[in-house]
Amino acid sequence: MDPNSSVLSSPSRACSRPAESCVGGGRSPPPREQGRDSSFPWSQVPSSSLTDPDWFWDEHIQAKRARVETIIRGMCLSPNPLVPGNTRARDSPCCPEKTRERKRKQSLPMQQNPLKPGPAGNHGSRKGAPHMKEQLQLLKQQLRHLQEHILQAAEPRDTAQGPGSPEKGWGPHNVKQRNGYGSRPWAVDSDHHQRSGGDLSGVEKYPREVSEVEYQPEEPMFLPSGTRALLEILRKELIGAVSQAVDSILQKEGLNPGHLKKAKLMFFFTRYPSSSLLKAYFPDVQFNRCITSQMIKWFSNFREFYYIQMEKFARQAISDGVTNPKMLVVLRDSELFRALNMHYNKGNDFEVPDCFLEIASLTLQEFFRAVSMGKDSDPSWKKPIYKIISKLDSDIPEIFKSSSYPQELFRN
DNA sequence: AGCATGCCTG
DNA sequence: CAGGCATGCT
Repeated sequence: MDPNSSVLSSPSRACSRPAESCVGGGRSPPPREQGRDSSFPWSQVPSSSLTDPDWFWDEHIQAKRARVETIIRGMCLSPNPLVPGNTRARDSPCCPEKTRERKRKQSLPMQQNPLKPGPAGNHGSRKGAPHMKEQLQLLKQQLRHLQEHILQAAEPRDTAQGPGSPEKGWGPHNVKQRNGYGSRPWAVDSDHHQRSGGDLSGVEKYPREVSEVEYQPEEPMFLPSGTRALLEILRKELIGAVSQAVDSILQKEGLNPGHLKKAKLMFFFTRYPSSSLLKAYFPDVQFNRCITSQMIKWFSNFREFYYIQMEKFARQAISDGVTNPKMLVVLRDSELFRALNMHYNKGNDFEVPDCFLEIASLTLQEFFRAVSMGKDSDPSWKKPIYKIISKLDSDIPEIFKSSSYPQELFRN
């Protein structure tokens, strides 16, 4: 086993991808001599990623959904659309994502000013929060209409409808009264509708689950098949409307998983993006201090993972007996690459640019050299490396400026 | 005081 | 990945 002859590289022509994708502000890395072949035989470090990007999706959606649910619930329970319960959605100009129960101290005092445009003449004119309000109003109206329709269908004769109007009649309280333990054939269904509108947790984007799991119960329906069909249709429409509205609301608002995905891919080109660069590449994002900070934070997290991997593999190489840093080159089939690709390009639906492999190789070598020389005894021994790497950002392909980039990526 | 960085935690 | 906090510059 000759560790020093175990790598291969073609650095000098690394940035040969899309026209100007890898050049840019940073100068190209110093050329290195050609090696043999094969990847690092020493890189057998378990690449089990410590982070699972999937959880983020759920967490993210869950939080937002919970918030919307609260809003919807408030609408259903109160005749007044502007009940206090709704304020939450409107009053959170900044970082509303923290809908989790465990509210922390909220160090940043940016909760007060809605959004004072940053110093730079950024973003165009987009409206964020206002849309949410409109969406909710619309949603409420749709719900009311559908509810009325369903009511009519459910009780063709019982036009009396009791003391209240159909609108009020659909309050949870009234519904419960009417259900009366299956005293009426449509009781079950009625209750179902009520819950659909009032509790999105079971509806949201998965109406199928609802119909399968909740709609089966002992269904002593003696209604004419036509009526039943109509009820079913209306029910689905209602669910669909709610789902749509919720989606449109969730769309809105701040950074979504799509943005995160895009940011990760951008990391292949830039490790230290400036806020202005981010603004240029995320035209569909309404930047404010919070959003900007969040995105900056993302890249900070990306770097953290990146450098941790680099250090880990550099040490691994050292312990494996590698002596010449030039032998350390990150190739597409190396363990290190797999780890990085898994983190930034999970679905592997993006072709990692060669320039990234260049930077990665260089970073790996720097870590190797520093550790080899015992520099790591210095608490801030990584700083010099960071400085070097920070100057090697490449230009990001223009396509990334498309606000819909992440989406169209999945197609191609 | 106010905002940016970086580390390190959960 | 987001929170929290210590820190450093303005």
